[in-house]
Amino acid sequence: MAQPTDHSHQQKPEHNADPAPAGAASPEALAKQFRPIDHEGVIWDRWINARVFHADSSRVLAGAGAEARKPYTILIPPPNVTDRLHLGHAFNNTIQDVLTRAHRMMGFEALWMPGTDHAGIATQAVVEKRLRAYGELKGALKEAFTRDAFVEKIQVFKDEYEAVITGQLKRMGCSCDWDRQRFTMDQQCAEAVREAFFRLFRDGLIYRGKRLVNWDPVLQTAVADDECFDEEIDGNFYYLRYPLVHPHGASTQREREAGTLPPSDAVPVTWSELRARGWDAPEDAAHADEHQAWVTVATTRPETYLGDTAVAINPHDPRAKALKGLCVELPLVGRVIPIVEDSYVVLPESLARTDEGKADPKAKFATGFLKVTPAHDANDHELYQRHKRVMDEFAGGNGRALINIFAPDATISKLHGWSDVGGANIFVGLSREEARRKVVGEFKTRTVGSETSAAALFAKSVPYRHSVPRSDRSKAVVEPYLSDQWYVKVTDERLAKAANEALHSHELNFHPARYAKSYEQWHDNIRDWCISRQLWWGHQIPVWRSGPAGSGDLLALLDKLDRWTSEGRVAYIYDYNPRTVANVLSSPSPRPSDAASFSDHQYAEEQQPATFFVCVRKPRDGEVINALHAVGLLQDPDVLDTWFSSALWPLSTLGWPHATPELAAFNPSSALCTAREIITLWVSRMVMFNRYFMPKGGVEAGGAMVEAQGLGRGPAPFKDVFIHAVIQDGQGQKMSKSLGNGVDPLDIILSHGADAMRFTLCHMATQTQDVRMPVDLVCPHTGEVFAPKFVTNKDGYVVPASIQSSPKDPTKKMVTGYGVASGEVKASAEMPLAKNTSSKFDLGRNFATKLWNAAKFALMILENADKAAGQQESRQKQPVAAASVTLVDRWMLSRLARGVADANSALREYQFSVYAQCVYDLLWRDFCDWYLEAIKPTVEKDASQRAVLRAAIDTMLRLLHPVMPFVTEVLFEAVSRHPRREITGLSLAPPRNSALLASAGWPEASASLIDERAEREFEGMRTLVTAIREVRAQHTVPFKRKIMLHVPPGAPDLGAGRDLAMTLAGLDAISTSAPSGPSVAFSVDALDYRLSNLKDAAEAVDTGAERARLTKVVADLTKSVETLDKRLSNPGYADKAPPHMVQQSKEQLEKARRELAAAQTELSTLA
RNA sequence: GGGCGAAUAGCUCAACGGCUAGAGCACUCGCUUUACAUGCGAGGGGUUCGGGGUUCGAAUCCCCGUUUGCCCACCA
Repeated sequence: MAQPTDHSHQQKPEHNADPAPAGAASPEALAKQFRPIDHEGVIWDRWINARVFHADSSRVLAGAGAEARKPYTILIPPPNVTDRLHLGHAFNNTIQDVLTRAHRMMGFEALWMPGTDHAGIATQAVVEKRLRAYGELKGALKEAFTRDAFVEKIQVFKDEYEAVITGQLKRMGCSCDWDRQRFTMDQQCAEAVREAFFRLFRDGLIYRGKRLVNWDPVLQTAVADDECFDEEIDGNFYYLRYPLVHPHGASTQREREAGTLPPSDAVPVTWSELRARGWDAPEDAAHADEHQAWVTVATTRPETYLGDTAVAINPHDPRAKALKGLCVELPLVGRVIPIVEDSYVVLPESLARTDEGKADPKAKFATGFLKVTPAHDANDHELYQRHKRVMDEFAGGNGRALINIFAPDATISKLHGWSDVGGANIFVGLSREEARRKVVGEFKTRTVGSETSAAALFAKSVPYRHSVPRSDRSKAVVEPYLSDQWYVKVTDERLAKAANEALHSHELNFHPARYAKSYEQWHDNIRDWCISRQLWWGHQIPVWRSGPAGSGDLLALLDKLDRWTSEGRVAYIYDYNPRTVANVLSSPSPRPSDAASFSDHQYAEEQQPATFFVCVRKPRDGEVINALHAVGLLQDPDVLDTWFSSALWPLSTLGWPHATPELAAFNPSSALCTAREIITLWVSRMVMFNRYFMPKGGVEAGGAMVEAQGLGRGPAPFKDVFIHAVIQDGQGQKMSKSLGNGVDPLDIILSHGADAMRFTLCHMATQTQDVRMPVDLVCPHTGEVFAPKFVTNKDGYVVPASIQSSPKDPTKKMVTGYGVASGEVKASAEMPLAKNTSSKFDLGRNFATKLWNAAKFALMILENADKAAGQQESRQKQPVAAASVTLVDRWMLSRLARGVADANSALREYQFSVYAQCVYDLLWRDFCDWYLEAIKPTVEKDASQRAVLRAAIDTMLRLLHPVMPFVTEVLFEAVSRHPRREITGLSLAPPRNSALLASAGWPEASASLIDERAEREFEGMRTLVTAIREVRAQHTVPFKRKIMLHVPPGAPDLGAGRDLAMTLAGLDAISTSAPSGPSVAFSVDALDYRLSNLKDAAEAVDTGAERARLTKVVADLTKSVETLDKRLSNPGYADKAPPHMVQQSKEQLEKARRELAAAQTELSTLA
């Protein structure tokens, strides 16, 4: 039931940021301070207006033309429309945007496909809860609303949240191709879902089967596992005795079927008989020979005995042999059920064969006999699958051993599949709890065997604490409930095996690689995928099936169905017996081609209404649908599991089943970025479907229907799967609504800016599984950020206390997100809600500010020079060669070249924190701390240096753009106004679109720019400068005071580093003569340098400070001499370590010894 | 129960068998220094969870244990 949604998003300014103050982003001057909010909206609109995020399939399909590009595609993991995006989404989407923007700049035709997911059960639950909260819904949903009316309510909600989510992504700067935004239930996706279902159904890969679901008896619907929570309760283990009888034999089967078999018909097994069969249980030794024997089962749910259809015993149980061929008779019901052997049954502690077996907690209370209630317990149901033949035979036919004893409201009922009620009528109509008490009561008063026997059916009960699953929504205890469901046969090798093959052939790669293991193991142990849900919000299953009142000329219908089948309009299956249909469908399904003969054969024999399942390919095939309705066939009311449409995401978003240009150009995609929890739910299924529905080698654009061979040999939907870390709070707990520890990305964007948030998140994206982000509070009274006071709540979580005090004024109070979420407090005017934030984002904010200021300074330099030079400089077109520039420029170019290489390899390997760290160090440590400081005295006069400066800032803006798109775009515009001179070896391609950095070329730096000699010389200068600064700090020499450096004879020539050292260390002279006045010595590379003029003549040099400094130097050097000496004196080291290591260590030791001696000499001269 | 991680400075994290174990925040000292105090310079702070092993050499590899997180399965 697809709800057509209009997604023709207009390319119009749509950023919702406050309008920028006049002049804030004016082209003339950059504001003194970087205020993100002044620019984000403006820049966003510029991108959108230029359609710079739009990916054009024609450029991919163009082949080798000038405009031809390789595709780079990322499909967004569509966020659920249940709620606003949280920080985890911000993290996930930042990573995708970094990849998309980087590849767009690298010249790929980059498509980031956006969209949202309808999230079936989650959304329906949220809306239902909302309606209840607003009083619009009371009692059962299905009574209060029609399907259409409720879906309409959800639709309104979905529109609201889809808009919120889309807005959040845009505020973050996500460069999705917003023209192509999809929703998993829009018309295009619905068509893909319909076609995919049809093909799987036609190919025998969808079938109908029985399965236990979590049934919520209050809301009367199935609920998903993740919609349940466990609650520990104090319950009891009840030990019940089941009398042993002989089987009735075949003659009783008909009577049983008719429900007329009297309990007295069973033939008891006596203790003497049992002993004769080899029963040797000490505890039963005292029972009188003539009395009826029994076995004892242990259960927490005695009332379910009404649905028992077997008792199981472990084949290794020594008692099993004596019981072969015997049965038990259920008290009151009179049902005779088989004893089956299954190793699932835990042996009691006394019989356990191994220590492991004895240690099994179940062994403590096990009796060795397990009552099997296949319709009301998942394990029992599995056990039933293994013993289906014998259990069904005893129960009277195929599927009969599945006895459902509950009505949908979980009262005991004989109307939902239970017919052999016998003497158990007294329980009918009772609730589960009432029935439990009454069953126990009856078992206490009744006895095994004859009236004279003393053995009560009830043996004992012992207290037992265990957990029961409850429904999140109604809090009712969930009942395992048997129902008919649709399955995808993913166990078929065309699906699961094909998914693993994609991994083995390296067509699909996980990053980090360890996640491939979870993926592989999942497929190795996969079970068929239940795709039906008893909901209203979702794609309704396109199968029409016989209702209870099926009628009409079925043979005529069959003729029509066969014709429509051959026309590809329907696929159908049917069976004459509703009870067995599940088996017919799950065993090799009759293909459409066999259907006719099958019908001739089966239909003629039994005059019962046939059960049809007709899958209709096109939703508007009126002829077919009307014909089906005419004979009483109705569309299945269930909807598909949300993941069915998600699994088609790489196909549906690109236009499958039509061979669109988009599908041809962008499938398979390049990378999928997601968290590990949905490797199985989503990644696996996308791979299976893409391989199944896409032809080998992809499609040719042309608009025809895509036909695959149906063998699962198509391409995987993506080449790389990047599994990123999960963000937790400061306590290592998951961020969740109920803990109130979530952080809204929009709050961070407001307080720190989108760039700062993105940078910080990227910086956190390490290769580990989890990253912690301590959550702070913003005081609503003062705006201060502070760490809250924590408490441990009843569930053991460490949470902020519900009420917090303002840090500076403790009389002012506020409530926390946790307080509100837990219902402990409500926000009020006196106690407003404190927003969550994290001081971790300061990192990104500071970095953005640094970039802003550095660029502003560089621009000021360039502007001044432009003004002074007039037109002349702009005409200088000849490239600048690295060889012709100064040391610091060569060093900077070398650093840039390395920075580009490092960023490239980090991005290639999905190491986002390495990338962030790399650009951070390049800008802050290299460019700001050293380059800018070094060129201050010279840049005004040196045109080549200005060319390097401009190229450096340009390069860094490009490298930073993927992670900080807004601020770099603003600065790029300003930088672009200055004429650029080519630097040989550094390629900075101009923007392809509207002068926007987002479309500019990724920097390409030739390896020739890497200048090891310049790096070495610069490093030598830097070491000297750092040593001088240390002395200055120790002696508290004012920054502005110029001091004199005395270099010893034999010191290396500073060369080009001489002027740099003077600038950076605050020297006014470098002398080769010894100081005449007071001076301080320090050593670099074991050479004694001295500094003079540290103080005015009147002040004495502080020998205390000097002594302290030297003492530490001596200590450090002593330690390193010891370490190196120890290493070298180890005979194995010289023999086995690589020679260059040994040589290096020797040199280090030599140097350390010389320096130590020098420092010691200095220290002694002080005394 | 099965699988996958983590444990390194007060906090959040790097270091992928070999530099004296490094960053950011916090802390200490100094600095309004004409890009930036959201800053600049300098500094203190480490038994790399514990115990074994492999190796010339271990934070790194292996084994055992402790603590902790996640995913899957299960809970008569």
